Amino acid sequence: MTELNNFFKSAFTVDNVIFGFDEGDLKVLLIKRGEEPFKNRWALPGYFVYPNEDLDTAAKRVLEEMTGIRNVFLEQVKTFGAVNRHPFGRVITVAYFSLIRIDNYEVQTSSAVARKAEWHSVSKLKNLPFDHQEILDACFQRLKWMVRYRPVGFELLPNKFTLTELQHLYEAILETELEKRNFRKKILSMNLLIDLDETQEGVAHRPARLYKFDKDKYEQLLADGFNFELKEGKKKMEGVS
Amino acid sequence: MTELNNFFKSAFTVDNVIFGFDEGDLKVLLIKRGEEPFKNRWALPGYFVYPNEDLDTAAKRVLEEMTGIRNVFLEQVKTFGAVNRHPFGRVITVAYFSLIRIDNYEVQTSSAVARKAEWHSVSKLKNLPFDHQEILDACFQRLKWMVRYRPVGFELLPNKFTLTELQHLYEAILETELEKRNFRKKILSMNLLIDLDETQEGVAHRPARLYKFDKDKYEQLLADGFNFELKEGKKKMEGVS
DNA sequence: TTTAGATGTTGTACTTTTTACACTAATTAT
DNA sequence: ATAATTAGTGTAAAAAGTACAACATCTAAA
Repeated sequence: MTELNNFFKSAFTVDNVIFGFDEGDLKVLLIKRGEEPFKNRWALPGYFVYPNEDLDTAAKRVLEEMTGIRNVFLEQVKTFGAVNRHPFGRVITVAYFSLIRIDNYEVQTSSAVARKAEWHSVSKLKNLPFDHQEILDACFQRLKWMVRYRPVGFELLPNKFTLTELQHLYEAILETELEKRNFRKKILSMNLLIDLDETQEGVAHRPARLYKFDKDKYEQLLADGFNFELKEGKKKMEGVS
Repeated sequence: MTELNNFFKSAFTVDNVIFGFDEGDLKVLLIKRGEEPFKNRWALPGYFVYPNEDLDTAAKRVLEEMTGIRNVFLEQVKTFGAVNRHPFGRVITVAYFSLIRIDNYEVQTSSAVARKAEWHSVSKLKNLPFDHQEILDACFQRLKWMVRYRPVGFELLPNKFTLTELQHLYEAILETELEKRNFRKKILSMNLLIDLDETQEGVAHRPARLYKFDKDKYEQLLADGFNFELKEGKKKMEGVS
């Protein structure tokens, strides 16, 4: 270990980008920092990795300590290591991301490092501290990519949802509009939705049917190597000589 | 910085997975280690990141120092940080990968940390030191994915190549067989190949036409957000009730 | 109670892409 | 000359993607 000690005065952290969806808007969970640097600023929930802790474990622990959220699947996205990204020294950070149903979790925090935790609209953020804006953007890109190749959208919706809600979610993530009939055809043809035979209540128009996601079937298809893909929005070959 | 120093005795490294293609076989560039741990074992070319060096810069520098290869585009893939992955202490490593044309580079090394550098068949490796096998596998998965969505195969072939060579490359990466006529139709329909109006020489059969990759057009299409995709091999919906 | 307003739901024809499949062409070695 | 070997190509059927508009169901307001 002597060699290593000579080499470095450094540290590593994890940062979590947790996406949620609410009021037709894509949100991300931020904490109000309780420590320097950037004390009292809204930032991604992230902290140091313990010496005897794997990265994935650290990400989960930090998320729980800072926001109260536990039992979510976190996926590693990218590592950020610009020399001056942390004002106190050389700190590289491994970014993780996850999708959760906002309603299913109660966000709470009472730690010294995170004074509050709150959902913020992704589209309204643009000056997060450190390189957190860049990290958020990278995770958003990942989400955008992922939603086209896997039916991950369901992770963000309540257990029961309407097709229109699902479409709005896709539109928010892909930042594009989708054609209603084709979207529904495509989604339903995956056979991953269970029609609950219930309808919305309390809306001032024809109530929509409610569906839930067939997670069991999805996992079985995944295990079989099935390929999910959403095609709409793909550019055409026209104009390429 | 005091806080950071208290937190950690740790280090980070970069590891490079450089793929090449030769004799119908997918290869990876390994070095023979000149230092403990795992002295004299074949391993991925990787080393410590300097305190004042960005991760991407470190990856490039390490690759050049250990193998003589410079001027390649390295892409970050994943970070590996299992607590005991390095026998000397806590060391996390950021894995990078790249594709190169073996013929275009002369591999050489004369450093103390890397005694030799050589190409090895990916399929024959299975006990690399550290967690390098896992890193290699992750990069191979990335390549497999990437080849379906971008015409990256050309990066691995000589400047002039035949359609059959290209097909064999795709088959090696995807670990599957492709149907000749459909493959050619698909590839040619991308309009990214320039027919050189030359043919192979010195083969004991009908010589194949030679093509080169139209890099300019590719980069222009990329800039326009064009979507490249190789479809064959996708599973069918059959059997999904 | 009628109607306006809002959103939900569905079908079809057309185009494009994918797939499956087998024969002829060009060259060298014997 | 011919055998051996790989190169090169066309087409029809199936599947998927796209574009498009009318009717259905509910509430709220007149």
